[in-house]
Amino acid sequence: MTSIDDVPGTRDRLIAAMSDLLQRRGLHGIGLSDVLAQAHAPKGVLYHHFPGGKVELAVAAIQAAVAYMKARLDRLQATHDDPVQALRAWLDHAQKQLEQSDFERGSPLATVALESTAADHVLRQALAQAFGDIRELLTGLLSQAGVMPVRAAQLATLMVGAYEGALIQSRVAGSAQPVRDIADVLLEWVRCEMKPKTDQQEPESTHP
Amino acid sequence: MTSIDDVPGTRDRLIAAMSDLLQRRGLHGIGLSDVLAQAHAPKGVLYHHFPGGKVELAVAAIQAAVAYMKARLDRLQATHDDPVQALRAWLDHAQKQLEQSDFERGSPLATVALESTAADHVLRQALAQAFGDIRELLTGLLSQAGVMPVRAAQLATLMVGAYEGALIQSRVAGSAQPVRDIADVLLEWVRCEMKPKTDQQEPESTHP
DNA sequence: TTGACAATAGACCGACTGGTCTATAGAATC
DNA sequence: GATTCTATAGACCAGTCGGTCTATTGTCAA
Repeated sequence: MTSIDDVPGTRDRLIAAMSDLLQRRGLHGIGLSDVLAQAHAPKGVLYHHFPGGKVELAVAAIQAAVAYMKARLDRLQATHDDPVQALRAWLDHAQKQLEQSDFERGSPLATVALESTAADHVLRQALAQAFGDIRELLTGLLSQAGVMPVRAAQLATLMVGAYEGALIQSRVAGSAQPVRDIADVLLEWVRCEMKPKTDQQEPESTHP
Repeated sequence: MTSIDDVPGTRDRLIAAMSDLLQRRGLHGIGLSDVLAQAHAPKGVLYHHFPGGKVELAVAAIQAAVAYMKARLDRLQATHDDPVQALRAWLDHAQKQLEQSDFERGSPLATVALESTAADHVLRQALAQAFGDIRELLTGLLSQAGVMPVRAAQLATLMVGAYEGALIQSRVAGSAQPVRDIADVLLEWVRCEMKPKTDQQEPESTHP
């Protein structure tokens, strides 16, 4: 996904390049030349597929990231009976990806969110939708696990926030420790939240 | 603090301007011209006080932010008997500042952290130190409250992460709801962590 | 007054930015 | 083959970037 031209169509290559670079350096930190070089595409083709230029491409990358995350969460939810273990698998994957990229690739959402101004309506709208979608996914997973809806929404917000905050700390520390610590505490607590409601869970196992 | 030239010396004005702009738009999102205009200073004076240019000024702003936060946390710790209430006051203040700036001012650390590359040694070093300092402060507060040291360190990491993640979500949502939700859940849980160790707490009151 | 030095002031520069524009290549339809 | 439309290709532009450089001013010591 990160590598050279896997030749899946120019448009998709542009989105993939933008997505990768957004995670590493943010929207203002990269030039169109960086994106074009990484996608092996000339400038004209960018404005052909994305008349809105840099911002429109960034929005596409954000939406692609959400779609990817949704697909992965759905798959995990189908694979694991215990929702907490599904969450654990999700966080483990994030940690692995972070380590594989030498702690340079995190979330493409957080960086753009912090760079954006109130004047950047399009970006803000896309980001609001993206964060809302992810929270909704997690809320569904949690309430399906027996957490009360209102509470589930609160926990989902916390999970998203803690996740982003963990990536930030791991990135500057150059260590997976923060992500590990946060995941451990968070999942432990989430399991507590579920206990009172339902007791029909797997034979209880902490992470490997 | 945010306002016009309060004339506390050019150097401090530059730091204040950089600090404000880092929170709003990040390091790459602002030009030196923005900083200089906001500080009412010509370009020469910047390179006189900060020969390292933009980056050195950013580092100074980061360090100033940490010092400010440390001073505030110390004060809160002295004011409140119940450490959880001190944390509550801390988070309430953050929420208030966020609302007062129309959700545009968050943390100057997170943005720069996400924009920085492994090649930006100076920035990374300053950020690692900054996050480490803040975690240390919170760890101290928590262990003083009776939480076991190792556990306190984990919780501190989670608090910092959740705090940053809350600011991100509130910013794009244009609402204080995420910050409120996260603060509520977090403090509730932290109080749980303390209960088993010590029982000598104030007559238990949730936030106003 | 003179000299030394910190601070202020802004003109200036090459490099690079996002974006536009024209030219060409490829594919599909008639 | 002619025509049309999508896709590719990159030259080009005005504007901005961070940074350097040369004055000029203010201040204290001699």
